[in-house]
Amino acid sequence: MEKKPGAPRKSSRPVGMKDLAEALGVSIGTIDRALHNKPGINPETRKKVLRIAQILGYRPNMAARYLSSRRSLTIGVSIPLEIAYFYDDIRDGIFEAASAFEPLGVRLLYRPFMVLGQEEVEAFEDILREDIQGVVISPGYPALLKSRIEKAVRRGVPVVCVATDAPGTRRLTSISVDPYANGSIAGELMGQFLPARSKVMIVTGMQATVDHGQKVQGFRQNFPRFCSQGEVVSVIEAHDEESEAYEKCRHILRRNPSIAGIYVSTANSLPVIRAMEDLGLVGKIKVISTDFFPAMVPLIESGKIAATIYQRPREQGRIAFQTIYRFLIEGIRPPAHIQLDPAIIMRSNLEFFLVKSGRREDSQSGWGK
Amino acid sequence: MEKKPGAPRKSSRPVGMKDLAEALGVSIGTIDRALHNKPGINPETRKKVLRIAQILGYRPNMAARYLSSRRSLTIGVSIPLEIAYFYDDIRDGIFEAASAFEPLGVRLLYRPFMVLGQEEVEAFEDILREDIQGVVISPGYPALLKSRIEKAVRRGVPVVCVATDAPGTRRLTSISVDPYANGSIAGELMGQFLPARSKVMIVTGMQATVDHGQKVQGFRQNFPRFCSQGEVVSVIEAHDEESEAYEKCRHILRRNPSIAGIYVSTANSLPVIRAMEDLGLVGKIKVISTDFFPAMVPLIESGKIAATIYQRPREQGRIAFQTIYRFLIEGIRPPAHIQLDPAIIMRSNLEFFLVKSGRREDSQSGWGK
DNA sequence: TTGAAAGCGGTACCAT
DNA sequence: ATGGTACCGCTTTCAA
Repeated sequence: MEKKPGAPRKSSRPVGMKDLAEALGVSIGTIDRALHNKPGINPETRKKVLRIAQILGYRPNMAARYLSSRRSLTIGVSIPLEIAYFYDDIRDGIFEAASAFEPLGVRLLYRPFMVLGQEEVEAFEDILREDIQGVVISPGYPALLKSRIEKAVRRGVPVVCVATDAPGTRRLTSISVDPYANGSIAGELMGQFLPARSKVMIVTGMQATVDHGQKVQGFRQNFPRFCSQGEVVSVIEAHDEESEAYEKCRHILRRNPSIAGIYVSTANSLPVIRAMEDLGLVGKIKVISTDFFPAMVPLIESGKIAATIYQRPREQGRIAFQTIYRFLIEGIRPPAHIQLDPAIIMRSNLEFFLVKSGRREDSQSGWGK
Repeated sequence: MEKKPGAPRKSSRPVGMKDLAEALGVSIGTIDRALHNKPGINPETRKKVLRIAQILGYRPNMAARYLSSRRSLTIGVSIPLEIAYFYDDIRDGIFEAASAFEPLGVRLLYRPFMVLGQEEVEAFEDILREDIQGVVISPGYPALLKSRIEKAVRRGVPVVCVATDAPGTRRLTSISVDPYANGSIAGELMGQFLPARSKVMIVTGMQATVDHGQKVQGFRQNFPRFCSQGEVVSVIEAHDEESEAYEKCRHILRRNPSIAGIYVSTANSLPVIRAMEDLGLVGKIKVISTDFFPAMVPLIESGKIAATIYQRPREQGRIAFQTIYRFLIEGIRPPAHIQLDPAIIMRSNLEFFLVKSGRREDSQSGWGK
């Protein structure tokens, strides 16, 4: 299939810098200066260039850029190393999404941190010192990071928050699962599972924590809508401690044998089940929990946990990368928040989440530093 | 490691074809012919080139390859135009996933077809005639396409099936939602929603259809597990006809007032609800349906439909593109089937699926033809 | 402030 | 069977 020489191509070839240059009758060098905020250009000219680029729908050719500049686009990743499975999956999602762009010079700079202590701040500053074009973080203590995030943004380095947010900063966006929706779904399921007039209890971390509070709220709002005259008779704060959850649960369940359902709004479901087992209540109480990790598999299979609300960390990681990449390359500014829908894991769809959580040891090979 | 006086190798630069050429004292053209199995080269020379490439650890620079090879990577897309929402979403998923690679020269060639008649075959042959590197299809009548798919594969054009499959062909993979899982989840939910000894009915299309049969199977297997002594008292085949569904439902529901739940295993849920309304049974029967389209929104909001099992067409499209792309670029061969988990849509997560289904008119701009 | 031109690592094609 | 070279779209440097 040959094209006649000289015949203008009908199908619209992607517009390049050259096209912009021709359209404005200037040189390609000028286009470059305008597009990349380089000094030494008349502001007027720059405006014109940006406008025509917008109009013609210019999109940079990454291959050419990489080839020419030999400078790779590096994105820093600073997420916790603790809470093993959750952040592992986020990392996997980020690395997997990035891997498609590896041949084009996209690099990740992975700087995980231990959640305790100052390490988080250090990791972030460490990353900022490198030659990076963007950062993905999951701030454990947003307050400590606030000024640093602002500094990064001021320097033109976009920051994307994943799983958690850094309110009051100009981070590009945050990717997370709406905690209220999380609680709402749990509430709706519980309401549907239990007969009218059922009594339930909630096990959470600390209601003062925004995330936890929202989940509890969502549950409380929705449970009664689906379980007429249903009632939340107790809310336990376990502060993510196993022993505390166990003791408090045991105590409440003993005093309140009419409880028919428990909503565990954190990943702290194991001690709750243990308390139920010790009191011989398994099978009598529906448990809906949060998050997902291997130890939960037998509990779901056996029905001890009826359902769990999953935050899909892998997906969050994928979207985090995609968002920052698209912003850097195509200038597409995402909405201020990206909320994704939590998944509901039950016995009959458990298998899907098992394979997805498979560890891949080699996921970092050739990456980072 | 010095080779020639006056031509010191810069340290640690990745070896390119030029390096190979210099090392062997041949031209870069020869290197090209050797590396890419092109004709017109002495087998001896080829061997030498391949050996030195191995030794020096030559790795092609993808960016340069994209840039240089005029022909961009084009992927054909041939999916139905009917069943509006479902395939629209698949298309959107494909286009959105592809858009990130547009700057890298990835093109889509979109050739939708009307489901009736020969158009499907024509669309496929049409695509094969073009210069494409891969195809994504959603075969309505796999049998008709079988020989063509084989032909494509023989010619080195990978074929990915999305939503449906083409059994007995060497298509690269198929992306779909396991219908059995689909039914199982519905069964589990229904079992949890209803008290013991409940009676339910199933409305399906044709049990002979593999997809429909599997869903019914999944439901029947799982419902009793979660609803002790629960029973499926009736299975209606409505052949995707509204009127047939309405009449049959009405008839059964009248004769069988004890029915507490209905599982609609196809998108044909509207007439079922209508029958219930006409008989004053709304609120007395739990309905779990399949798929999702705008008309269902008020039904879910009002609780007339308790939950619907959603096949996430957008996600299917995304994965279809990603799979074929990764195969073409990175040579990663996917598993023979990619099953994704169906989503459960209920009232409290309804909002997430509303925004995701938003039509974006411009999704094709600058793409395909 | 702007223009012109030399690469970056391949591919494709013409000449030898 | 081989060598030579004009691009691809962009960055960078040097000249005007």
